Amino acid sequence: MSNQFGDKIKILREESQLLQRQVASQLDMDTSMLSKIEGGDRKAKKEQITQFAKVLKVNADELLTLWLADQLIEVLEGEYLALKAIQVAEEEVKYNARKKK
Amino acid sequence: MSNQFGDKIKILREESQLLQRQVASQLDMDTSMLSKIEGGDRKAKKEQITQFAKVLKVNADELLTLWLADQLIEVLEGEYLALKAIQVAEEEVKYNARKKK
DNA sequence: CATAAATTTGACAATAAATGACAAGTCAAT
DNA sequence: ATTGACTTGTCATTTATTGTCAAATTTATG
Repeated sequence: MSNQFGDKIKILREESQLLQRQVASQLDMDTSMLSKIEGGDRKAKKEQITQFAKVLKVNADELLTLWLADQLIEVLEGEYLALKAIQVAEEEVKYNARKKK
Repeated sequence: MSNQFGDKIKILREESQLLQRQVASQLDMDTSMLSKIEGGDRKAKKEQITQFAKVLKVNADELLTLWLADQLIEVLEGEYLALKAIQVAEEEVKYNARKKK
């Protein structure tokens, strides 16, 4: 399954030379939870994204984008109509943006 | 909120001059549930899509596509990064398709 | 208008899914 | 063999989804 968010924070954490223990404590979670988030077994809650961004010194938008993309992929997992559906959805997103809905 | 699936089956039902009662009974649900599905308050379960297609004499893929698109939109509801996320997801879908994953 | 049929809405118990916490596990370095 | 870092499994609890029923509203028809 897709795990762009988890992969990303893991890489960022390693680049920052931080241990899971150190990151986890700042986000008030235990390391097993962080491990699962990195591994894609659990998903971070939305509020935690900002915290991750802060600790890992990266733009929150970038993480949020990956986090959202993961959920999209999850919906589409194994669907042969995935591409079609995504295109329909994209149309609507664009339409809604136009309408400032 | 987005409800392409519900809108579609409602239109198809009306074109077929069927009452909710008639469609609902064939799908083994009560009319209040069908009403909610048409109105986007509840979502049809995946297995029901085929049945809808049969009763409404329409291609199941078409309905499934709308149903999937609705779920994508739901994830993206209110997100200003929606478009970006959808593009990231689209890339991955295409990539996975290539890999015949 | 009156009333009957069709549809929508609200509330709620039942069911299912997600979550957090903890213990136990693996793995690598020393 | 011990330690530290990380992963995995389980399970009780919380949270979300579901179906059903009754009541309310809207729509069609005499």
